[in-house]
Amino acid sequence: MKITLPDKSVRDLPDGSSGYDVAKDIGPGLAKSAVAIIVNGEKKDLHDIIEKDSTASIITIDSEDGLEIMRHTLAAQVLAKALKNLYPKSYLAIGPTIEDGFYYDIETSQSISVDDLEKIEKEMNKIISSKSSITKRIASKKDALKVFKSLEEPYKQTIINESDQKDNFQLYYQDQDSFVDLCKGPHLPNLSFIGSFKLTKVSGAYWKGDSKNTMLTRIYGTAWNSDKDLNKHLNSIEEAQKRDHRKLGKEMDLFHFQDEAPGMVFWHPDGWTIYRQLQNFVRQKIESNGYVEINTPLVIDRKLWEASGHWDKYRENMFITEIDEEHANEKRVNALKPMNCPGHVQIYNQGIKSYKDLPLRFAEFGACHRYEPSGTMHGLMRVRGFTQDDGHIFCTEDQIESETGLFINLLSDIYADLGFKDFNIKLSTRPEVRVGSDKTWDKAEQALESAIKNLGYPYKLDEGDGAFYGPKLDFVLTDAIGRAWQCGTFQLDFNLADRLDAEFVGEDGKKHIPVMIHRAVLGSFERFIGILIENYSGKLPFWLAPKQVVVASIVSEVNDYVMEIQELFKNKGIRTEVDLRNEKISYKVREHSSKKVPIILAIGKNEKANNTVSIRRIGSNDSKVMDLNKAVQEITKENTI
RNA sequence: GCUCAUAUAGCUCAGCGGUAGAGCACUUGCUUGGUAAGUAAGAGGUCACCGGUUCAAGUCCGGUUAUGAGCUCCA
Repeated sequence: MKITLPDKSVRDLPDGSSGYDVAKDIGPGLAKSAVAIIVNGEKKDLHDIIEKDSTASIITIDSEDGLEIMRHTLAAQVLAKALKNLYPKSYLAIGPTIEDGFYYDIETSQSISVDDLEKIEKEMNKIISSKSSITKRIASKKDALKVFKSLEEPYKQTIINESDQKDNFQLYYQDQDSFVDLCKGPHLPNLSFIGSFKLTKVSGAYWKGDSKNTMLTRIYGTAWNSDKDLNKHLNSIEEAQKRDHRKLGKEMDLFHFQDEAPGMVFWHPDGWTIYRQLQNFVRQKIESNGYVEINTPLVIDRKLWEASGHWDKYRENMFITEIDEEHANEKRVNALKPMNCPGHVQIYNQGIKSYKDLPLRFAEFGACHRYEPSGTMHGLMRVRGFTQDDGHIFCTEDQIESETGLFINLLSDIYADLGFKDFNIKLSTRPEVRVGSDKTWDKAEQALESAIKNLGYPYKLDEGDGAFYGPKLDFVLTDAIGRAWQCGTFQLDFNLADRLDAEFVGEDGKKHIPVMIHRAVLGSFERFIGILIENYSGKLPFWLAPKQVVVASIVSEVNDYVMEIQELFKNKGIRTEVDLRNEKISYKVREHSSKKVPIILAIGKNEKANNTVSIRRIGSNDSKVMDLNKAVQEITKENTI
């Protein structure tokens, strides 16, 4: 039998050889660290017999694939067994690997909490210390069903029953033990390959991810080849928690939430300063990109929402208001706008539009309210009241491609200025709940896809994820610690203009329906500010920082000089505060540093005598003495985007 | 919306049947101190809300609301 290795070398082995034999043939070191094998592109257990001439490569424990297999074995063989040992009356569901770790879902009548994790870890370590070999046997459907029937594992039986494979069910065993798991494999050849792990959390999860099904208990863990790697991972989680915008928002006194208005932000002075800076920045960008800013009502009669289709397709997300009958002559049902589009069409509809008016680009910092389910809210990232940097472009079909290009330019320009260099594009097509005919959707999807294709941007297709009125492009940016955030959106709509009677007079003198493009760059200010805070760990770029400079006195006799300095900076438009309190300079430095003020000027007798300032920047532990006027000049220069 | 957990002083948290605690912050003294916490004293709480058990409830039980972690949504 001939085995071709990745380096194209060919080895001749006796028929009936396994992956382990191949590894041993290459070298004893490899045989020692081998955990599985890839045969003709398929991952197999190390001791599976290779049936014919094949290409193969050995998976070692220290490779990516090896780590993945180790996590898988840890979940399916160790965690599952530990759970069955501790909770014999539970039923096993599934236990896959995920990024950095694994989880196992079980159904249990006893509730399992984080306090139980230590106990489970102990049981897992006991199982691992046996260093048992893992063996498998191939069973027919009937045979496999029999095994899991006798073990009283209903979920495993369901998996087997719903499987379209006939007989190739793999049952994994550990030495003489009675534990069996159904698994597609591969697994480690034995438990001595298990590295360092930690169970991290417990939560509920639906069987097969469907909220109509039973809620199972899901136990999460993370696993690595060494203690060092495990600790590195645990540290990076801690680091991410340190930049949680909810924590920083409190520490920096930017905003708060309270029970009476769940999902609605109370912006404090410093938080609102960031908001206004960001808004002015976007305003300037869109104005120079041919948009005109408008503003439309928050509360609008249901009739308009019926006409737009929102009442039908979006009602469960809408806040409805009703006038108190006793005080009103007529009863009217209104909705708080969840989107700005119908309002924009109303402004478009005032007066007759010509093809010469197109493309017409309306922009609005539109405050929207959506009734999000209670479990989905998350700080500033997912709220019920938010303001979009919204815009609607009314144009002809011929203009779609150029508008797509202009928008992507605007978006990448804004992202770059805010410190985000990378973004990905996703093309989403018709969802199940939608308005408009399939023919219209065909046209819209084709138009958007050909626009993005012709412009040459790479994109990924996401079928069925479009808005109810049209297909869209979504823009996903990557932050400083590699997380992805979907922010910008560009949605092509061939329906709404028609529904709300928007028209224009074409060159032919006849009436036509314009194409409407819904678009946003940041998405919402609330969410985007949350992203900015986390991206920068609260240390915002100078132009965005709510307090830019704090001038702190070291002794009270320099107070007049401190006030003078503040005046100079304020005159240059720098947001500057003084700290004249009777406290030590180290106390003041600590306090303003923890509030992430970019620049602290410490002022003592020397500075006053020489007309200088001592500059300390956030993130740096030294200070630099500089001539006052030069400092004003230099820092003013930094106050640009 | 679902599962589990949590809710005590402005903040972070301890207390878990028997007159409400700590650190920081706050106020007032003293201290004018050179780059991440000077010092002493004082003030501050219907223990989320509603109901139940008990001689007695932050403490045990039920419900409501909110928050957190997931799930499901959303985009």
